[in-house]
Amino acid sequence: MATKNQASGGVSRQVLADHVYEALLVALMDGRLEAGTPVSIDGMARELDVSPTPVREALARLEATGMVRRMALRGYRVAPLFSPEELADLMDARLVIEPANAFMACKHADPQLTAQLEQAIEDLKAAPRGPSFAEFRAYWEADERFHRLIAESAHNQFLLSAYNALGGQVQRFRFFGGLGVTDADYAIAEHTEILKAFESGDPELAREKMVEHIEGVKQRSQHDSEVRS
Amino acid sequence: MATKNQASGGVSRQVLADHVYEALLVALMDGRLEAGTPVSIDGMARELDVSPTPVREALARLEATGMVRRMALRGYRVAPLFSPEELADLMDARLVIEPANAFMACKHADPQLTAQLEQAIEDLKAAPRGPSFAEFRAYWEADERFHRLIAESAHNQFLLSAYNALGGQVQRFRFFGGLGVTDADYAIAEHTEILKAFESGDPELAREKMVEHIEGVKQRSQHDSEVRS
DNA sequence: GCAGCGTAGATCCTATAGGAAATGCGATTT
DNA sequence: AAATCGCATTTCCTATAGGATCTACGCTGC
Repeated sequence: MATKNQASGGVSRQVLADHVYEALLVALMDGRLEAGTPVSIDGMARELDVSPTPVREALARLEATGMVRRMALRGYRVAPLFSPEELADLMDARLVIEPANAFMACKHADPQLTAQLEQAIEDLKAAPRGPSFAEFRAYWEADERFHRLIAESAHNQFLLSAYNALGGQVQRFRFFGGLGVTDADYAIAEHTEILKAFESGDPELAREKMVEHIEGVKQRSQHDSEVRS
Repeated sequence: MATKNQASGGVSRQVLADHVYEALLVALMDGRLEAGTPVSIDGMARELDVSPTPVREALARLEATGMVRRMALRGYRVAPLFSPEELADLMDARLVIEPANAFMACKHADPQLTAQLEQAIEDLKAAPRGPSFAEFRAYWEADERFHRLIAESAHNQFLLSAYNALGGQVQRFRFFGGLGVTDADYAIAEHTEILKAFESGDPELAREKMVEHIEGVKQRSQHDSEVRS
């Protein structure tokens, strides 16, 4: 058969558990798996037409991201949505990590990085902002890309791990669901300020602008929480 | 062989994957699993006298901690030991997260917390400091407990996740292997300074003392790296 | 002697089977 | 009527089997 095994090189054969992991992630972000609902191993295996073994492995990995919770002998369930207080805590944690990322990344800034950051801002401007999943997915992707670029450019694998551990990007994505993007104009302006700091090569300014940005996000998310409730 | 398990009590019904996880963790910290060596799923299953399924699940969880790395279709292998540069990066990341933890935890400080911190320092003083695993395990446990208490007392689940994501405690433990504890006196003094800041209820001072402590750890670990090589 | 090939073994990955516990539901009892 | 008990179904968990791929090693041929 040789269906698609490394014919083009680099595309190593995929493991079923990876597919299951991706499918679960999309289902979570899409809202098909609502917060609190149990995720049956056998049931998910039937639904995806695979055996329970890969599902079990995918869920074990997902648990580390905080998207699902596991209770021994009682299975997995989708983690509950954040309360406004937890959302504030998330922003406080981002306020600890991301300004440090910006400071360090700015010290390594080069034209390629600033170009990529600028591209992310442009994509942010161009993205639609509707309330449905398909609409704000592009917006979310550009926003996430901006912050991740900075986190990766700090060149510190541990800070990157810490950034990933927040899982804030995905959770925030879930939060958007049914609400849509409400702070695009502010976010674009603040991202641009951060980019300018990078272009001027001023790490302290980059840190400062990142603080201002996340504090803005925190305030606006609190406001959105009130609107939602 | 089907009759050897759960002969004890039967009250503590645990999942096999949890036992496998613990066994792997101990083996890693103990040095029985050296850096770089492959961890065969089937082989580990034979060694622990279980089926490969729980081993697979335990390894999927371990992968998230960074202790093992996975390559699709090629199995798991023990993550390499840190280079001095990576160790410095780890300390830089701790310098970002742990002072913030100390600041926030100090704002919630109560007599119970300070008592527990003091106990951790006392245990640190009492622990043996030899080069073998069994000897410095108690030292490591008391040190880890001190920092974890502060991380948990910050009352921010995301900062706690970030702290856990560093995996620094376990990795540092591995680093001690064959070297022993060399900086106990400094660490005890610095921990005491942090405790005093907590007792005086001065969050800014707590942050400052934590910075001094981790900078001290960073410098001394760099020195140890040179000795080791 | 050295390169190429083929077989055997090991390993990973997935599927299937079956035991044990938990959940749901209906009948019985107080 | 409410609570409790028992049974059936679901679900989790572990073991086992088998296919596919990679590695090791010996053999043949030049």
